[in-house]
Amino acid sequence: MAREMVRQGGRSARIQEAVHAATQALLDEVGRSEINVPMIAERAGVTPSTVYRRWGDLAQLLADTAAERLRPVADPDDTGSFAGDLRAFVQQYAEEMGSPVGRALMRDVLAETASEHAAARCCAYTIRHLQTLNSRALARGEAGLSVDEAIDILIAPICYRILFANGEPSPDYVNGLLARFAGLNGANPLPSLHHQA
Amino acid sequence: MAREMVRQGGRSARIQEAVHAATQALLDEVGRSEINVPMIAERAGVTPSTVYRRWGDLAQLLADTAAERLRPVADPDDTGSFAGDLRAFVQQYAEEMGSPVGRALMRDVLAETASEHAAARCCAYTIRHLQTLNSRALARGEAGLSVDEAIDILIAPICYRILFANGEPSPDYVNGLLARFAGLNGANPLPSLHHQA
DNA sequence: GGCTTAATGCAACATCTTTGCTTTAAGCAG
DNA sequence: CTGCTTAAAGCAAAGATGTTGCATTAAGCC
Repeated sequence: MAREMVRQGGRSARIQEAVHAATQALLDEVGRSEINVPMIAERAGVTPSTVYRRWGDLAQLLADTAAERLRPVADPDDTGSFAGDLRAFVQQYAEEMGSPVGRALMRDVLAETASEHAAARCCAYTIRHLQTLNSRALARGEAGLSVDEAIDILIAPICYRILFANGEPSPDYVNGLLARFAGLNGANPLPSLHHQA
Repeated sequence: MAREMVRQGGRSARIQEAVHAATQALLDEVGRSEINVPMIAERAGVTPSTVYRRWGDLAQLLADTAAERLRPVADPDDTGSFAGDLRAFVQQYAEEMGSPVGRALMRDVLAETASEHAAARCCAYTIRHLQTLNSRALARGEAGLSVDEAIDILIAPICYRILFANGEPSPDYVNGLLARFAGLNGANPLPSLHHQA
């Protein structure tokens, strides 16, 4: 059986991967609301008790899987200019997160009541991307951005609309946010905000 | 038994109220993670099947109860000036929502996967308050605000920090948001954004 | 007062969750 | 390479939760 160990790390890692894969497959096939732990366990070829012991309950497994799925596979596109990079990234973010699938993932991530690691992971992905855009801009000799400001002005409103108003943000709306962000950085710079006490 | 009918509307309304009360009481007493439907049903003096039939599952009952609890009991404080009103309202919002209790309520509201009415209700409460501040400002001859802009610049970042960074926004942070909002409205007004396509 | 209808109670059943114990497999020392 | 140690998984029974058909109750309406 050693051949099947595509990934080093032993049985434990294999099972984690199998359970993640089974969860994602079932999410696609039967839909979020029809899923339960025994179903996932059977699909993954493990006993339910294993899932319960490692993840606690369905909510945490879904949060873990959703966070995994939201992990970016690549750096944001390089369009040649900071303005272009930022626009492309934010538009894509709004599209992905605003789609029904993205919304469901976001909700699953936020539903984890126990540790809240999943939400922090997703936030970290966004921060990393914004930092990449910033480094790229600086390397080009452009002005760059404040990550905190970008989150407040661009990312947070998008997420709020998706979660509370429950709709996909329109491209016009996102363009408006980008215009506001550009206006702030161009004409009326403020000192960076501290978001932790 | 008619004396106990504090509220007209029949048995159905009585039971809804009893279940809501039982849920809130148990949330306070034993904590969010220890609660389940049979426990709430017993406390409310109904059978579990009634709860399942009316609310579907625990998540929806918690979302409904949380939205109910987040319903404001009064209009925002009148401090005499628009700037004061807005500051007081936003600071209080950040405090209430950022507290452990507020965070839990917010998560419960967002966890509802079925109808998403609860999140929309909460959003509507905020909008109504902002509209009240606006009317008040206009009545005083002050400039007032755009509700959409206030949500994007003030409310959304606060919610994002609470949900994803998982911490209570500091007063300094909120002051920074207010300064940004004032700067936008004073020096560099933008056309109101459309948030629905 | 009697009828109609929607909602609840009851109880049996199905399913999910937990837990003690056994078994497996990975890591490590000799 | 073999045997020991330990963490994790399997198994199975017990416990709790979720579901459903049918009887009963209560509210609204002639």
